[in-house]
Amino acid sequence: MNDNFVRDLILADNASGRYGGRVHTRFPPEPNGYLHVGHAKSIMLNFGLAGEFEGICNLRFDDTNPTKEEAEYVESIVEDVSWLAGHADFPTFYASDYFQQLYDWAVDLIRKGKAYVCDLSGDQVRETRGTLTEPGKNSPYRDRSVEENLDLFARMKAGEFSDGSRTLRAKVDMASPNLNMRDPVMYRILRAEHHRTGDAWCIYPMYDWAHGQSDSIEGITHSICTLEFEDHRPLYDWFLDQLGVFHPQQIEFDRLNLTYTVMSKRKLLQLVQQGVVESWDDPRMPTISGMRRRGYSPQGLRNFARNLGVSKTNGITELEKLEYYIREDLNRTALRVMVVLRPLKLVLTNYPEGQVETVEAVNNPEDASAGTRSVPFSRELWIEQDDFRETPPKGYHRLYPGNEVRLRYGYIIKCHDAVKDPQTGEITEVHCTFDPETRSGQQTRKVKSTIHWVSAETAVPVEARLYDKLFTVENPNEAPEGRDFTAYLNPDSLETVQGKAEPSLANARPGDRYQFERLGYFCADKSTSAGRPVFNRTVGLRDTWAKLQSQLSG
RNA sequence: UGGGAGGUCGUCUAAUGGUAAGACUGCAGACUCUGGAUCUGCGUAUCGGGGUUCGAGUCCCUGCCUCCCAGCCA
Repeated sequence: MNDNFVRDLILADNASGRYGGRVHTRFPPEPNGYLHVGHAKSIMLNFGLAGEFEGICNLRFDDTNPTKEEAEYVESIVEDVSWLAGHADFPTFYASDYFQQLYDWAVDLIRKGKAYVCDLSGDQVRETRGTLTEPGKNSPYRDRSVEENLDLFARMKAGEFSDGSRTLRAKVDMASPNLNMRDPVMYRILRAEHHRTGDAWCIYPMYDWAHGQSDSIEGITHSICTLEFEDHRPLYDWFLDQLGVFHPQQIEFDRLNLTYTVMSKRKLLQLVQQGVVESWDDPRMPTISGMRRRGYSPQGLRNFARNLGVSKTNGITELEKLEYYIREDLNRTALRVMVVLRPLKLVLTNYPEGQVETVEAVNNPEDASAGTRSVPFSRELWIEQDDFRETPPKGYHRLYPGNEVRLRYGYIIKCHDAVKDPQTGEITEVHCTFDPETRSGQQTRKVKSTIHWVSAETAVPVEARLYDKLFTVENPNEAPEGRDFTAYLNPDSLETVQGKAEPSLANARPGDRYQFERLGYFCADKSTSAGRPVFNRTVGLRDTWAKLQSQLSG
């Protein structure tokens, strides 16, 4: 991570000897959904800082609400963190590991007269909490004796009371201008199967009661979290001080927001449940698993996160920045191949029928060690429909009657005519002649354009899924009146095409990343099977021609 | 409205009283057997008003705007 105020604070603590120079962070997700790219920022910050100061970063699951949490999510989170970090070598903990300690501490607070069992219902608690401008009212149960509280709390734990009938509350200040301090609930009665503790407990700690103490137990020095917890910090400090235990420093930073997507687990879950997307790892999702499936590389994601910057300003980062870092990494690493996505038949009328030669193609111009490969060339080829125009627009350098282009790694060809379907007028075939003196590698004349192609006879059929933005507006969270963010869903976020690929693609395995020359970066989907590859478009190449065209058309 | 936190190019972030900098985006050009990559150049910003100071994005006062909080969610 680049310079940021969090590092400055750690530096200051190290200089003052506050934690003895120790730096111990943690990444604390709730296992109630899949991780998204916003979490990637937090992961990079926490793991990055720990690494930089030769400290440790824990993965800790804040699993205090069994009604929303599942083992599936735990597994996905471990996988995503490992993938992003590039290793699985980090200590993993669960807040549920601390349930007994938390319970004991709650008893301690009761003994100190700092917590009480409250018989108010949820509605009553809300009614007596006051408002932003008016103080709350003390619960009528606030002054129960320590003995009664101890007895009641033990019986809560023992399962004597029904769900929701009682809570344990901290005795802080019902008149505090900070609503979090108005006797917050510490425990609720909840009979739900916990993904790790099963039915061992029927009372569960609230996040506010669990989080600070979990950090304390783990010896976390710098507890880095997002802005919305800023006004919970006084409460966390209060708990720690009442308990007299190790006191981490909480530091709040701005969460990542990205244009053209949503970043709350609630909304992402909604998209999954409504079937708007296929799953949590749908390549259109801003989830880490979705991005992985789409073909984003961990290095690209890391570079992005590193360059984000960390502050306390609530902003929205442009998607283009993410795409820049993904392209940057893929440009360095992805093997080039030739694939035609919208095939148009091209016939070289002067090329001998039945003849096949092979041409050498560079695997990665950015990396000589990637070597070369042989690609078959013949009389009948597939080219991109976009690469031929019967009547070329201004500035169009590709194929049109009378024009010459180079076939990548092949010959210079000249277009003579196009064959049309007499019924529809649709162009079905383009006829060209090739110049045998211009084979790739020769010193020959220059042409303005080079196009890619696939030899028809040996072409491998491929499916390509072309993804576009999931939403049509930069910030779908700002929904029109009466509608929610789904009002802005992009109906064209997925287009599937059937293309033709050079033979080497027949061996693509799920997760393999390529650059389809002149088109974009693609990643073999998990549904890829032998001889039948399916590709997800990771991100397109920058397309100055398309930009030019959209400018002309307004 | 009470409390908390923020406002620097279009976007995200630097500048820690001393020439407002970088990245992304945009625009223009060079180069190119990918209209990719690469290279070069250009543009745009300190929320407003006062004050302190030789000097203010930074300190003080004041106004404005934005975000967060009234779950037995996290």
